Amino acid sequence: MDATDTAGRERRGPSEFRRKADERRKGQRREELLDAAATVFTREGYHRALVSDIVAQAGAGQGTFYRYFRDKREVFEALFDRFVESVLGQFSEMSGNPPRSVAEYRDASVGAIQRVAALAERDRALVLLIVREGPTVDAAFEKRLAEFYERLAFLAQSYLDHAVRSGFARPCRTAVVAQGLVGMGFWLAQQWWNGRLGDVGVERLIEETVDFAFQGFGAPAGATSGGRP
Amino acid sequence: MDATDTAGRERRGPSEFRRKADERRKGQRREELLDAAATVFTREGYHRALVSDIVAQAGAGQGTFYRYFRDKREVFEALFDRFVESVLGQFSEMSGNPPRSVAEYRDASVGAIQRVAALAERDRALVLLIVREGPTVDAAFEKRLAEFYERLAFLAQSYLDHAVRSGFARPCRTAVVAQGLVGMGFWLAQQWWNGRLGDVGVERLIEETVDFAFQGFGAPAGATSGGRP
Amino acid sequence: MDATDTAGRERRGPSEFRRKADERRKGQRREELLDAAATVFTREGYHRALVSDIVAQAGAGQGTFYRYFRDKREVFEALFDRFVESVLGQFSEMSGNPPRSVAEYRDASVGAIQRVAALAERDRALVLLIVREGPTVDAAFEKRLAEFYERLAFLAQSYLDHAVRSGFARPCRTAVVAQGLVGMGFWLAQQWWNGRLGDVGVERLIEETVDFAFQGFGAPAGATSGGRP
Amino acid sequence: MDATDTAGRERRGPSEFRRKADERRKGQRREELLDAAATVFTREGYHRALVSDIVAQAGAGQGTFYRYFRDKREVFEALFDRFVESVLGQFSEMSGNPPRSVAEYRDASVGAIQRVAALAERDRALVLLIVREGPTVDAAFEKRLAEFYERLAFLAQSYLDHAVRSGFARPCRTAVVAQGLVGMGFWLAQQWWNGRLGDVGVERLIEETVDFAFQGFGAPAGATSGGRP
DNA sequence: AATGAATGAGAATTCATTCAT
DNA sequence: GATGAATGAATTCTCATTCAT
Repeated sequence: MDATDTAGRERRGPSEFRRKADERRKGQRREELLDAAATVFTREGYHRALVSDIVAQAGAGQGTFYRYFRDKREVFEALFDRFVESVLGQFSEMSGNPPRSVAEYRDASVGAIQRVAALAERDRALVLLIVREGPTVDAAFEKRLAEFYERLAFLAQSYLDHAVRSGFARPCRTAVVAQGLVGMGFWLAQQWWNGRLGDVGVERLIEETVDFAFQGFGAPAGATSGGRP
Repeated sequence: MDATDTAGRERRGPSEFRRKADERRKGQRREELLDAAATVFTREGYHRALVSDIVAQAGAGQGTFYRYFRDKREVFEALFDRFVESVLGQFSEMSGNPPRSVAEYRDASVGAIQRVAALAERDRALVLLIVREGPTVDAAFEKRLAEFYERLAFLAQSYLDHAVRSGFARPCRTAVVAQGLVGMGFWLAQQWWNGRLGDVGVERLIEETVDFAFQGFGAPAGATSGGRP
Repeated sequence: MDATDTAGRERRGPSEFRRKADERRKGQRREELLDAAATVFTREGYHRALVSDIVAQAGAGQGTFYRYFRDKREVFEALFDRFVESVLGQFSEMSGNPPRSVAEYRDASVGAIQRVAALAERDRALVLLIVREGPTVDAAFEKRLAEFYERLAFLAQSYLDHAVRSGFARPCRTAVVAQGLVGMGFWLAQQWWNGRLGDVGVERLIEETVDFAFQGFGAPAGATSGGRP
Repeated sequence: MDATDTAGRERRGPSEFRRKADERRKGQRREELLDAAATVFTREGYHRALVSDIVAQAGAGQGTFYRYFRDKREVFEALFDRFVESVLGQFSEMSGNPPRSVAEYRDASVGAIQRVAALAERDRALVLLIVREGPTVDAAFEKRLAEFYERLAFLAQSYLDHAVRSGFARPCRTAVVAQGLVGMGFWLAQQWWNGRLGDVGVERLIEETVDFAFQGFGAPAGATSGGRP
């Protein structure tokens, strides 16, 4: 009789303990490489980044990279996946009571944007990386990215549609406006992070943006000829 | 004039006529290569594009490329320069009489944006190329690109500041709003060109955008709750 | 005997029973790996075969391979050794009474070849493998292979020499003819196995070959022209 | 007016002279690389040979190799093509008057084989290379090689069939015998080249082989039973 | 000036082998 | 003993750039 615990096919292998430990370590390695990749991509840009840079950054051997990823493109995608998951996870948590007046609506919006901003701030480098380099990785990735943007735009649009239905917002092509808001958001985030918006604080930036989104820059209340009669 | 080295004795060299012709041809060659580069960059993306692709597209020899450009990066920059020149040239032509009422202001804005849109449409591929690939070329180019955006934002800001001073627009951080408008513009242009805004026509798209910029999506003047009175 | 280090005091180590079992298992593992190697070599060819293919096929770990073999080359050699041993073992069993007439001689030859053919058939894949890949493994192995062929040729030559001495065969350079026979044998076996000899049965193939070896394709006895009398 | 000789598309290019010179040099380069490849393959064997060995042997740059061949496999194939062409070319030249007696037939055979042998001798290294390494290159190449062998066997078979019809040879499965002859031929050539046939001269080797092919090693004239009376 | 063959530095990738568990 | 993660040496292949014609 043999030491094997399952009769029949004699297949000696690592102990259960060993397997678990390996798995844990394996997942860790992968994370290390992902982090290293993020660092290098951020520093060098996707296209200039070399696999050798990534492994050097991770303190791993060249071959190790290929145990976990097919190529550079795959790490980038994995980074993106990790990011998308975290973003959409956050969004699903947001819900709260639906606002009951324009004022409540505005406050809810500011709150939501503040939370998104905090989230983005945490992954600032990653966001910049994905927004800047993502569209140039390749056609397939560009498509995935577009889909992600579309999901964001769709969330915004739902929010707007609700507001219109409730009479908090004027009827408009919410699909277009939602896309515009998403674009404006990414753009301002980039400009702000790159210090090109002067010395506005985030708080102020957000307020300003929400005000603009609600009122446009149109004439102040009581101007010569304002909205529709 | 410099065609003769010392007065009297004709300097050995191409005739004035020949020199001009050469220059013309040289300029032509350069343009051919630039056009070819634009085509290839658009098709392959900046990073995947090869010098050999460009010369093949231009029907030129490999070595010829290096007579006109130091490297791929330089062609991209030349393309960008050609574009910026044309864009800013257009803008300087726009001026006209300053608007005298909110209505005039709105109409002037729509008109201006339509002209910009037409301009962008003409160079659609180039715009997409520069916006998408530009930020990844290298740090120096990213800076040049940011400067260009800043010039656009500055134009918009001046326009806004004027409106605020004239009482046509509510006081706000015009620097922020202007950047937001530029970002929204580029974003919507890209989305529209990539067919991701449904089937809105340009006209409608512009109207919708200007309305949003002027009024935001907020409830019509006087609304605290509920739809239109 | 060496199981105890110093008489009296039992040496720490596996019991006699355990040691035997281990040895058996160890031998088994080795055989498993050899079989796996044969499979993989046959499927992929020696040079394309990877150590990782072999262990995967054997259901063993990567490191396990190196407990039993120095490298891929060594497995191939072990496979060859196993094969040679089995072949030459078979030959030593063949002997029987020396033939006493040309007819007996022919029959004996057919019988011998049939037995060799059966043997080869059993290890068809291995024979094909060794004949095809063997010469390309490396110079040292090529030499070993040549020695093996030479042993076969020597056996054939002895057989021929005997026949010549007995007056059953015409005097000739038996060394050359023997080599020719061996070569023809391997060639025909390969062609037949690869289905390139039409639909001849083995029996027929062997008869045909022996006939050719005995008579050549020359005209039948007494013929100066024309078919059989 | 321009110096270009064809109106319309302005496509300056190298002069006719230049183009010719380039082409000549280009063909030369290719030959150099082919020769270098043959040398290296012969020295190292196909699988151990590196592209870097080949270019070193040719005194060319690494990249140059890839101007002319996709990879190592392609050079080997080109080498094979060059060889096959030359071999089959030689065969088509052989024809002469059909033999009218067994004796003439034998002489014609010896002559033919001598010519083949001379041809093989000239490309000895290449023949050894192709026969030894060819089958291990990959499945597709193995197929091409088999087709080549089959063409040779077919030539031999035609020759035999003719002999049988003329009554110079006994009826037999000529397809099998022809394959056997081809196999024997390649085998003996290899053994002889590798000095494993003792000190027989080529002449003698060929005579011996033809004798064997015509008469087999069957009993000498006047033997007890069987052979010629 | 134009050309395209030649070049080699540089990057990706593979896989035999080691070694901690 | 067995395992498989880790490693990096070794190779292939690409492509920007040069340069003789």
